[in-house]
Parts: sequence; C-alpha cells; structure tokens
Amino acid sequence: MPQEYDHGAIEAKWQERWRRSGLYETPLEQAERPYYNLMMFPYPSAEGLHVGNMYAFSGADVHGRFQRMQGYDVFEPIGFDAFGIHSENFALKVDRHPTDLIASNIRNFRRQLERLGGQFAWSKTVETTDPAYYHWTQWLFLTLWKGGLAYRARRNVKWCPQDLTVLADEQVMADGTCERCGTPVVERELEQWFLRISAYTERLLAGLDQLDWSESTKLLQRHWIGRSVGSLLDFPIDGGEPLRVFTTRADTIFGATFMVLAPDHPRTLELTTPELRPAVAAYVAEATRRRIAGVREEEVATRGIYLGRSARHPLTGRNLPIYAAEYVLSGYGAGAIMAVPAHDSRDHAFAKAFDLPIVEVVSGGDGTGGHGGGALVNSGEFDGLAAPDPAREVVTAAIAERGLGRTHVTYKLRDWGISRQRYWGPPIPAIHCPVHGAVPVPEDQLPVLLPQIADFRPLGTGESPLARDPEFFNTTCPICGGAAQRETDVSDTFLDSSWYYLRYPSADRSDGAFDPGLTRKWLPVDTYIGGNEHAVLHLLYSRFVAMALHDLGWLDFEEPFTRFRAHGTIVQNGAKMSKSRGNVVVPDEYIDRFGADAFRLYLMYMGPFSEGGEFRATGINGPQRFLLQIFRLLARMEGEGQAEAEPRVLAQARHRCIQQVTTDTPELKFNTAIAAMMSFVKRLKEHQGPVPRPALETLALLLAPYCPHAAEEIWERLGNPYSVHQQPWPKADPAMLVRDQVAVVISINGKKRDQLMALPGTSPNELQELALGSPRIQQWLAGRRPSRVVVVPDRQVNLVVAGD
RNA sequence: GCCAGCAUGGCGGAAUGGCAGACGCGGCGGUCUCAAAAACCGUUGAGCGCAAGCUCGUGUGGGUUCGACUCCCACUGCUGGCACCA
Repeated sequence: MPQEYDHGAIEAKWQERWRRSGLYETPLEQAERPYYNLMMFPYPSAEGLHVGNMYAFSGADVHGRFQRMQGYDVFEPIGFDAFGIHSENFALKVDRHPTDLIASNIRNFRRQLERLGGQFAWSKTVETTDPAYYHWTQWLFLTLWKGGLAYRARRNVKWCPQDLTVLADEQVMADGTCERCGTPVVERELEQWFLRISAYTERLLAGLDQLDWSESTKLLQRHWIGRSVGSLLDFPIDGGEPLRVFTTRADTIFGATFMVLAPDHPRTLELTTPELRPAVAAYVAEATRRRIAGVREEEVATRGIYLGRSARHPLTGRNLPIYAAEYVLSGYGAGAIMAVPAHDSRDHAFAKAFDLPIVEVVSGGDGTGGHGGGALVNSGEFDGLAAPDPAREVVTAAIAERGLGRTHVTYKLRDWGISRQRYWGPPIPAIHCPVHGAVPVPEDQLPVLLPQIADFRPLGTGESPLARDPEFFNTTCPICGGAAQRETDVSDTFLDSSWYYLRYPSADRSDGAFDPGLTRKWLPVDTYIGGNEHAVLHLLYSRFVAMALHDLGWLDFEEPFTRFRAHGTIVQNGAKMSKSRGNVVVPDEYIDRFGADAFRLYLMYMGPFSEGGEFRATGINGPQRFLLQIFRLLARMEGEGQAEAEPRVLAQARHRCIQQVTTDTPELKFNTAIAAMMSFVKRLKEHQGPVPRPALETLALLLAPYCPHAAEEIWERLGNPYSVHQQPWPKADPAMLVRDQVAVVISINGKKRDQLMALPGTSPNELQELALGSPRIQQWLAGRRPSRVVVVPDRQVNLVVAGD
C-alpha cells in the first residue's frame, strides 16, 4: 500500500471518531429540517452481507449524506428483518436454534455495515425478532382486526406429505414437487387469518398517480392489482340457480356458444348430469393435481369435460352446453365464463378441440379468435354497434334490464393471508374460546412471546410447532375466563416489514408502536431506496397498512413513502447473487484490500444506480488509484506551503465539477458525478505549479457523500474543523461556468470538415462568415455556394451543398 | 403469449437532435527497480495513408431531418415482471 494513502488507518480513525461524537445520531425531537432517508432493511443471512446489499446501502447512504450537506437533518436508520421461513429452514438444516443463529448473524451484519461507513443512526435500530419490536407487530394485527380488516377463512395451502409441512409457494418446484424432498405437493384446506387489502384496491391504485416513485415500480403494482372492468352476467339454468360469469366483452355475447367452469368451481358437480358425475369427479381430481403441480403444457389449453347440461342464453334463449376446463381459473372473476370462440383465442382452441360452433359477431376479425375491431354482426338488435365500445355498455345495460347482469370491476389482488404454520415468527395474538370464538389477546398482555421451544420442527398436522407446547397454547378466554387455546400459527414476515419504518424514530419507546409527535415530525419517509423485487409485496403491503392505520386514526398520512427509487441488481457471471447459485460475493476481502471508500466508489461508478451491473473484482483499483492521486496532490500542496491564488482555468474546472456533481448526485447518477471528479483530478495533475487549496477543499466536500472517510481526512489535513459532513454543499458560481472560448464545428452536409474557436455568444451571422472564410472549408466547397446554412450558436455551422 | 426495460470499442459505461466513445478497467510502449509489484508518463474503435488527412462505425432493415446513438415504423436478441386473469 502506498504510504500516501493508508485506507485502513484512515477508515478506522474516522469510524471511531464518528462513533464517539455521535455524528449520525440526529436528535429527532429538535431537528429543524427533518429528512427521513430509508433503505430496505436486510435479512441477516448466515453468509453475511453480500455485494448486492452493499450496493444498495452505499447508494442510499450517498443520497443521505448529500441531503445532509444540503442542510437537512437526516435520519438514516438500519435494522434487521430476521424472522421467516428462510431462517427457520436454515436453522433446521444446520440443527441449531434460530435464536442463536440470528443473534450471531446480526452481529456479523452490523460489523460489516459499520465498515462500510454509512451514517446509520445505530441507537434507533430495530430487529423484528426482538419482543420489543414484535410486541407492536402484534398490536398492529389487533388494531387491524378491531378495525374490521382481519378475518378468518378456510383456504388451501401447499403441503408436502413427506415433510409434513406447509410450504411457501416458492418452495414448490416447477414440476409440483417439494424443493427439499421431491415429493409431489398436495393442497390442504386450513383455517387462516387474512387481512382485507382488497378493500383498498381502488385507493392503492389511485394513490400511485400522486407518488414520486420509479415508473417501473408503479407499473408492477398496477399490474399486480390488476383492475379489470367488465360485466357479471347470469345465464339461466333450467331447474337451478343461474350460472354467473364474468366477461370484459359483453358485446360479444351473441357469439357465446358454450359455457366453461373452472374444474374446482363449487357448482361443477351440481351442474353435471348424474350419469356423468363419476367421470367429471375423476376429471376434477386430475385437474386439481395438475393445477398444484403448476403444469403448463399445451394440452392444458384444450383439456376439459362436458357436464351434460346446458345454460340458456339470456338474449337468444339458445341452449349453451356447459363444460369444465382447466383453462378457466376458479380464483378470478366468477370462476366461470361464456365462451366466445370467434373472438377469444383460448375459447377458439377449446371449441376446435371439442368441435363446438364458432359464430362471428364482430366484423373484421380473422375468425380464429382474434378480437376484431369493427361493428357487431349476427347480434340481433345490436348489429352495427361499434365494438368493443360502446357496444359492451349497451349490451350490459340490455341484460341488466332483464335482471340478469350488471357492470362489475374485478381485481387480481387477493386478500393477504398472513397465517404461517411454522415456528419462526411472531405468534398471532388471538385466543380461541369454545364459547366466544376467536378473541383478541388484550393489549396489556402483549407481547405474546414466542416460546423458546427446543423442538421447532414442523409438526405434520398442518399446525405450527407451537401446537406441541401446551404451556404456550393453554390459556383462558379474556372474555369469560374459561379454558381456551391460543392461536398457534405465527404471522407472515411481510407483516413485520410492513411497518418497520414507523418504528425506527420510536425504536426506543416502550409505550407505543410509534410516538405520535415524532411520527408527525418525521413521516412520511422522504426517500426510500430498495430493490424492485419488493415492488409488489412489501411495498404494497406497507401502503395498505399505512392507509389502514390512517383510517383508524393512527396516522395523518396515507402514503408512507413519498419518493421511492428502485436500484439495479448486481449480478455475477450473469446471474443474480444467491447462495443456491454459489455466486455470493462477500465484500470483506475487498474492503480489506482497497478500503470501504474505494469499494463504495467502485460500486457507484459501475453504471447508473438504477441499472446495477456485473461485479468484477478487477476494476476496484481504479477508484483506489483515484483516491491515491488526491492524497498525492494533498501531499504536494503541503510540501509547497501556502499556494498562491487559484488560476482561472482551474477555478473554472472546479466550478464545472461542482455543477456536475451537484446535478447528478440527487438524480442518483453517481457514475457521472464520479467521472466529473476524476476529470477534475486529472486536470489538477496536469497543472504545472502549486496545487491551489480551494481545489482540494472542494474535492473533500464533493467526495464526502461518496468516500466519507477519505473526505474527512483531506478536510482535516487542510486544517478545517470537524466534520466535513457538517459543511454546507459547495455552490457553483455561474460566472465561472461560462467558457472563455467555444469550439465551433464546421460541417458540410453534416460531415465535420473544420473547427474554429469563437467567443461564446458570437452571432449566427458572424459564425457563418467565419465558417465561409475558413481556407479548409473553401477548399471543400471548391467554389460552390451553400444552398443553406444552419447555425447552432456556440456549437456548429452546417453548410448544405448540392452534389457533394 | 402479454407488459416493461435494454442493445454504443476487448470490458463497464458517457453523450438523449449538433465533434460518438467522456470517465474508468484492460492492453501495448516507456520511466523507476538487481528484479517484481505498486506508482508515474505516453498510447489505445476499425480500415487506408509516409503524412496532412480520408473512409467506415452506436443490434438489423426502413423513414423523418440541414444534421440521428438520440425521434418514428418494422424486426432480432437479451434482462425483468406477469402468465390460460375471460
């Protein structure tokens, strides 16, 4: 290591100094210009923080430090999202208790985060596994429950019959087998807790329009919510309730030639003739098996069975045969459809396979299921109406008049199931009383502590391992005092993370989830930076929880994150880092070798922060060399004694650099900001003569968000008072940004042929004269007159000449 | 299949209507050294030329424009999301 820049000593020195002075412990009560800079808290895995985490935290920290130098009181907390099935599975695998594992993982994460040099407010950290935290996660659940937003319902869960455990969706492999043992997964219906996020779909959708978020993230949320406007239509059944279907194309109803139910539609067997029931029941069982397996083969599109009965067309009275088929899903719309094979490709494929009639009712289609885009035909009184609009409204209205239909909006977003039949999570604070049913645990009895049971293996009954601990579950009913049992399921880890940002400012309070005064002062979050992999679940749940707490009187805002920016992904060998791929890069060795500052710089310099990039260890020496050069300049200046006044060219370069870094940093265009600083350093090195002090002073300030330790060191050696991070951001002087001379390109028919220097602001006429006067240009023109001259002031003169 | 985003030297990237390749990595040549590393200096899109310089060049094909990496149309490939959502 070159002696001019000993990154190890410098970084240790300043980290210690920051800790001692409490530089980053922003006083929350007194702050005058609060700025809440949030980043997604990590899951403390056993491998330690990887480069992807470092990338996200570095970028968020650069942003926070920049805001601090803009004069804000920045609050930049960090915490640990440590509950969940990953921890639990890992603990099972290595046969240790998750409590022990998590504690050491967190210690390791904390050590790594401290080395990175982030301005974290460590006194306000949270750990979701800490009873002092999940006390309030349980409170949140109770609050939502009391607000009518939590309910119990039976729903299917994925179940491994070999491991006897409930599986998360992502633990089911593509072929429908368990990821751990390869056994085919089945479904079991269990009574579970749900949060009524579906009550908020419209607000979740509308709110997006007002938010300053990455467009990609908003788009993902819109798709996930999946709003679709259509009609619910009732097709009468002789001797039974009408069959209800959902369609977005009510205008094509005259083209409906058959009906299709999802195999697991509740009325499938009822609508089957008695003699076909055995065959249909067998088909339904087979279809269910394939659905769990997630089979996506081609044949699924054409697999189905005739039920032997018909529905009556509400307008024509014709009989439409009813089928059950796998291409119709029970969980969406009405779980049943009217099939219009002439104008829907899936219906078309099915009609072909079962030799069902195809009737075109929109002109201009290709007859194979395309939508067409003309007028209605073969549609009785509606012929000639433009399709799809306004025809679908007119048709729906006509059917509504007969009492057989209405306009309906449907969504893909389902209610949020939060029950987990596992161990490693906060117990759901409910008590089941034989007399009173499910009763909330009284708030003064929170937290319901997760017992330290030694055997936390899944039980095999569809219940949580807590169900083997009578000491835990045996209790009394809070209402009647009779014998009762605690809920033994724990809650989803997304519930923990749905409100953690509310906790940070109040992390040390024990009298409530979040202090009203601090919350009013610090929230909503000013900037939230995180990965787009959480675009729909975490970010949507957090918005829902904030809206719900708002409606229940706990918050005075509805949207928790005013500004959200998605950062890119760091990949290695073209693949996202993950332990299963074996390509996790742990940053410690690079920080040892190059220092946290050079490492941060390398990560931020790779490309636009929103894009991520490929991690290549080669290349970190570039930023390190850059820092070394600055320290060499510093040593040179110190050796030369007090430098004289700053030469004009260097002052201009300095102000251009300030300008660039100042505009790029808040836009998270860190790569170009760093490039500007590198260019400036290059310029300084080329300069003969003493290094002007303002150059280094400015560099220390501009570098502070990016390389917080090196910037402190330079700042101190220049004789300035602690700390560089408390200085105001430098301002570019507009007068210094004006160039003395500009290079004007002269081109003929768009090709560069010469160049001249001119004063900025030279008039177009004058530039044209200068251009025409150039000997080189006259040579190219060879006597021809330009038919047109385009002058771009201060930049270019383009001469248009015929026949060149 | 649908919806986004992306495509520029050996590599990461810059420039979003006006000098393509800033800045960095790597390579090549040199300085220092017994030597090596580090560092420093020079050079580095391709082709032609002794040279001044010229020609070509931003995934492919068209278009708009005095002028296109940039805007429009079509296509190809990659990345991410959704995926029988009626």
